Amino acid sequence: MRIERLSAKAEDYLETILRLSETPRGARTGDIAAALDVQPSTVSAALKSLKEQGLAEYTPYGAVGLTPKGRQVAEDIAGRHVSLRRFFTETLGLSQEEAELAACGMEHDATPLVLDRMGLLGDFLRQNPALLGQWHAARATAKGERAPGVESGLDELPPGVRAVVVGIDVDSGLRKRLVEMGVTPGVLIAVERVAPLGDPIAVEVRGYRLSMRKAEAARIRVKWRPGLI
Amino acid sequence: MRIERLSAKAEDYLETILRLSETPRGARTGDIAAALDVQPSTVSAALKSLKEQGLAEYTPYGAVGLTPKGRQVAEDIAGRHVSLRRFFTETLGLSQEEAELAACGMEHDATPLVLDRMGLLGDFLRQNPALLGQWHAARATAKGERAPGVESGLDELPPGVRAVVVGIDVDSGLRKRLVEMGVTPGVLIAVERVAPLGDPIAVEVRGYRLSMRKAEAARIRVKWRPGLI
DNA sequence: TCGAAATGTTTGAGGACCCAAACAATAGCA
DNA sequence: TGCTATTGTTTGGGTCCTCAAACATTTCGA
Ligand SMILES: [Mn+2]
Ligand SMILES: [Mn+2]
Ligand SMILES: [Mn+2]
Ligand SMILES: [Mn+2]
Repeated sequence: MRIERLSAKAEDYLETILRLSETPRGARTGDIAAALDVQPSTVSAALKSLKEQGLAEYTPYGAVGLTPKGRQVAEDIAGRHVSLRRFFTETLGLSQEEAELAACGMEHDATPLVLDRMGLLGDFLRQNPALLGQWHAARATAKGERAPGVESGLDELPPGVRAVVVGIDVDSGLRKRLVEMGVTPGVLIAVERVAPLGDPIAVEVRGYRLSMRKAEAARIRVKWRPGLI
Repeated sequence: MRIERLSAKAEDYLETILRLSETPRGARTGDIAAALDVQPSTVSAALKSLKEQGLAEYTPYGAVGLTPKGRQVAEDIAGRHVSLRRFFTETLGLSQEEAELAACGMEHDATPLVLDRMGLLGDFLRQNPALLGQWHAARATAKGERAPGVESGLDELPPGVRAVVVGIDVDSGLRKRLVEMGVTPGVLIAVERVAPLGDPIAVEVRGYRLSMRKAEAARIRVKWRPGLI
């Protein structure tokens, strides 16, 4: 039984409830409405429907939660969402915003095998840093977006690709702080990973790992070094 | 104007009408219904709606066609569909059936940039046959699907990956015909491309190009040769 | 040519979403 | 402890998509 697939909308409601119910505020009708860009009255109706299907439990005016069955579906969708977003950002080199949008739309139709292979392809490329750099350089030049070796902000450097620091576009205390952390012109630098919302960014310099805001990373000019370790 | 995006269903109707209207039969209500797995009455309603939106033109009981505007949308969707399917089959190595299904579901939410980068990534891998072979070997072994160098049917060999013919599983006239075409044990063989429906398959042997049915290709046992030209 | 068979449309109805407006409950403040 | 602002629900109404059944048209064989 339960061969019936849930609608994309129902899946989005469950995914949102799961995410919000993990916050101290819990999942409130108004917050769900804001997250999904619908009116609170629409959420009320959706909650009633999810409750009837045995996916959500809540008492009117009270807290919203998921049943074990609902949680299972929600976690599956959330997993698809992050798999796709990771592929779009880390492998395809898209922005967090674009990746987020496309992932939340495509997550409902991506089959397990598709997600699996995307993950494997990302692993395959990352496993060889030189290769990863070649790929990102190739795709960056393909559409005239950015010539290889040309400068960009550190915030635009894809995770795993190495670059050389060219300069720091700021003359405030930030510059001093960065220099103290070893971010000086000529040094090799790489982005390790970017938080889901694009902030903060984990950076590696001189064997050290440091965390910085996206806005700060944007002030660090770098030159891509595809092919380097 | 027309910032309004069409619904996924409307896009599917347009895509189907475009495809069918290119056949000698033309786009008939019943054929559209069969293609989209809905009742003819549902198609009638959909056609009326598309007509009101200036996307389709038809006279009751007559032929269905697309307006220039409708054709534009339909061609866009059809393009997304083939881009995704191509990525799923040629780059991710999925079956035609799986790719078709996932592509037609995800095409409605894939952004232009996502499609673009997927295409570039496929080009990047194909441009270096050794690399393509490494990737397909890696993903084939990753899930214990198939060990590298182990035999499979030619029908399961991803396009662009080279292999060596090990034997032919048949003792009919087919064997003779294949041998005449140069398909003998020990020879290098590769799949050039697979038709959208999985049949026929274009194969390259000894510098010649030949076409065979998927069922025939399945009888040819090959051993993958990742890394070869 | 002239029915039947095949094909297509209309009608009536229901489910899934969505909203605005009216209504109800809760939370927070005096 | 009230009283009000905030939050949540209900109600009534739409759109989109779907189907079954009744009806209309076209096609095709006798
Ligand atoms: Mn979603
Ligand atoms: Mn999502
Ligand atoms: Mn589709
Ligand atoms: Mn499609």
